[in-house]
Amino acid sequence: MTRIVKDPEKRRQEIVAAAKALFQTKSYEHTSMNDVMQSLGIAKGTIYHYFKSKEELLVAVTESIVSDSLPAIQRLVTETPGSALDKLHALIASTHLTAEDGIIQEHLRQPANQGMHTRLLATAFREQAPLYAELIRLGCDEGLFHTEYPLECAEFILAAVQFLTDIAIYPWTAEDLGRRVQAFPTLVETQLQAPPGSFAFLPDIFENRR
Amino acid sequence: MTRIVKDPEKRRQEIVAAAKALFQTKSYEHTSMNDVMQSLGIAKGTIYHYFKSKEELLVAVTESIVSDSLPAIQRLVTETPGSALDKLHALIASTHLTAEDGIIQEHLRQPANQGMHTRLLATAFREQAPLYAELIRLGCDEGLFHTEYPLECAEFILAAVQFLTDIAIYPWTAEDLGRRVQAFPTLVETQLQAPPGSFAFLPDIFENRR
DNA sequence: AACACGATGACCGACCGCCGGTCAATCAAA
DNA sequence: TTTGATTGACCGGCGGTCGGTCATCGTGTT
Repeated sequence: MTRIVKDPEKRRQEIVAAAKALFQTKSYEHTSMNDVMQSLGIAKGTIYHYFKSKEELLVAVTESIVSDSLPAIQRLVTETPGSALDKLHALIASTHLTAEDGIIQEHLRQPANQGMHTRLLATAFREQAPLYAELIRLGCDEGLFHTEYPLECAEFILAAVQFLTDIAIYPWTAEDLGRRVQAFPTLVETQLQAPPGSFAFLPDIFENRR
Repeated sequence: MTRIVKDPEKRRQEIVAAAKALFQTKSYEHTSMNDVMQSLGIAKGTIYHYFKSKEELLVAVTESIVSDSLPAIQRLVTETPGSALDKLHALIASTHLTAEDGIIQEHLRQPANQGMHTRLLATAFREQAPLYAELIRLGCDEGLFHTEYPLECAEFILAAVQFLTDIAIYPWTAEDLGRRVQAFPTLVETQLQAPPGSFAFLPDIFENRR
């Protein structure tokens, strides 16, 4: 077959892009390296020239998804007017959408996809926690919140909420979810020592995510 | 080969036990159905007669691990004397050991067996959260803690702590871990509205888990 | 009471398609 | 001529299937 040589950087990005599309539509586990290679019209060896395993390709894909969505999130924070709480509200409302590249695939909700999903969450989490921490710090300056550990507090809340509402991690029942979402405002307000009602908007956001 | 027929219930338990041993020593991903079948001296079809997929076998194994360890935990709670806080202390100190069947395998820490690890965590979490909730409720009665949502509060804290300290979920750095563990006492005390210092014992426990 | 006889379903293991991964050969570009 | 990007036939092993075997046992017959 006629051989097409490309700039390695471009080729690498092509592979990541193709794999990303497939992983998001078919899930990581159900996408074979053959699928990736065929969707690009290249040989299997070429992929393995750039990534030494399927798992390494997964890491590259998740990092790509997360880092692509970060600038948009940062812009959102700086451009949303109002108090730290207003910015937090906007950030929370937008997070899930951006974290998964604009589309929440049904496949991502299936337990089959754990490998990619957990990794994606943890990676997104790692990059986004500092943003939340900054807003919490701002809220403390405004006298709205009170905490000695803004970053750890952000991590604490984000981790809990993610773990307890993500049915790709565990098939929680509708009762579990409803019960938790109802408690979240109070729990978060307690953790941040924020005025009662500050986070009353949380249930609405989770309602819209169904 | 000579055919050995056993009570289906016994056979099923044998398979789960064998799979459990292998999953814990070699990890789920690195254990093949051939391994399981050979360790029992039975045919592959027999396993598939009882479990329709490898994943279904995993579910059975995790449920077995968790439900086996539950009675011991419950006994611990009722037998530990003192306040709700004392009981909580004992419970937290013992949790990890029991949850993974007495042995924390190095393999369980490797990202390779996410599938089993996350499922194990979530299953254990589901069964154990009510226990913690009961202690929190008790603490509220004693006037030590204050919360409207004992169960959700327990879930919140457990989920956060688990997610943020488990390096099988994500390869957190030593800095991340140290930073978080240091913040945990204050965060948990805030969440439960407990007196400062109540949970000062937390860092010690995490130190011993290395 | 002893036996013969289906029916049941636990059990077997050869077999399948496919998967992730390898590598010697090839060829475009510098 | 050298370099390294690219190829694709090939491999061992995986999860899973399936036609078939045989131990067990309830039931009807003697």
